[in-house]
Amino acid sequence: MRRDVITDAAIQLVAEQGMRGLTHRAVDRRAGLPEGSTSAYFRTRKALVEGFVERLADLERLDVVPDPDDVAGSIARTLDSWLVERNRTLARYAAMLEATHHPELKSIMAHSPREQATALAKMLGHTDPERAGAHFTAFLEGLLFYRLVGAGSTVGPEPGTPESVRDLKDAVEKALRP
Amino acid sequence: MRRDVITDAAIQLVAEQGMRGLTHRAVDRRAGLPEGSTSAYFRTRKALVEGFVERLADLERLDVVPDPDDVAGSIARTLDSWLVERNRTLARYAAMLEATHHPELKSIMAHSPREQATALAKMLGHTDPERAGAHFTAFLEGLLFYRLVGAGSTVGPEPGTPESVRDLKDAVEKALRP
DNA sequence: TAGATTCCTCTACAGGTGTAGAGGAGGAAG
DNA sequence: CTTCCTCCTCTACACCTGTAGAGGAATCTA
Repeated sequence: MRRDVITDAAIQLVAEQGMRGLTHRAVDRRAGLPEGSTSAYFRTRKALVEGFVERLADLERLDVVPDPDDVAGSIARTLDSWLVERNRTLARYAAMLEATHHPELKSIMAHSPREQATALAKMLGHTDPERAGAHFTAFLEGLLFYRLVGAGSTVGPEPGTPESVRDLKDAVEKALRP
Repeated sequence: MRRDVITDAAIQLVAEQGMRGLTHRAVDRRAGLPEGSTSAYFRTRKALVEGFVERLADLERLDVVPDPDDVAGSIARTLDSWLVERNRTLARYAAMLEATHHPELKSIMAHSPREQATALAKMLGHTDPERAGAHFTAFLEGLLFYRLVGAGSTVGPEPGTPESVRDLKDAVEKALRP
């Protein structure tokens, strides 16, 4: 699908160069398409940004169904997969920051797995599920952000390895604990 | 100081419009300076970005000295002040993301209070201070990020209020616990 | 096969952006 | 007062970006 080729290229671009690198022509080049293609599918830049964010949300939706018998483990595996898909996750941070000044983007990103995590935390019987859920999500979000963006990048075990999953699982368990 | 006027305007701009809004002329306008001023002080865009990040680091350095008698409380107050200075913190996230593809920026941002937090955690006698410090920092970073950027913005109590500080303090205490 | 329709490519253009340098105002040094 | 120097403002220009539309190729319909 042409649209997906375009939006996938957009994701790579944003991960590598930031939102500033997201221009119609740059996407054409990155995707190996003739000049003007991106502009034809997404006439305005606003449309391009929205397409990019929609694609991100779609890709993330496919990611995971949590396993009720191994909550911490399945969450850890999801987190690890997000570390592995470094560019996608970086692009997501850029998108979230962008949503700060373009609220339309927020609705596109709602109902992602991250929202599910909050819901999950609520079900685990904390005394104050609202806050516990927020703290839990914050912790996971922070863990990812810290590893990918903070502290001179890539702290901790190599993503995609069993050690990485184990390390993340420990952290998730700690966070789930009341 | 002219340079500070310029870089302060840059920070506002980035917070409000993202890195894409950071152009020489936009800074001139935002700072109410005659066109060309920013370009005179920061000839290239790279220089402008570096100036902006340096200013951020400087401002943050002034922020806090942790109180040894009330570790959680003083950290909570710092976090709260970062929530209050919303634009500065948003600009910081943009800068961190930018540092992902421009490593020179990382060295400018090193030795910020956030690094101190890691060091602090190490001193609190966890069995694995390295990881505990990382988790601690991740949690705080995530808490901030979640409140400011994630989840449709501003969850939790109004920043700057005693309730906000109390809420943060609870979270910090939980995170400090082994 | 002929015509209609969709999809794609190319080209155009007005504005914005990065960067450079000429020149002036005003203070410092002699 | 004259000369020099620093700091600032203005103008210039090549290039990039967003956006539009004309036309052609490919596909579908009858």
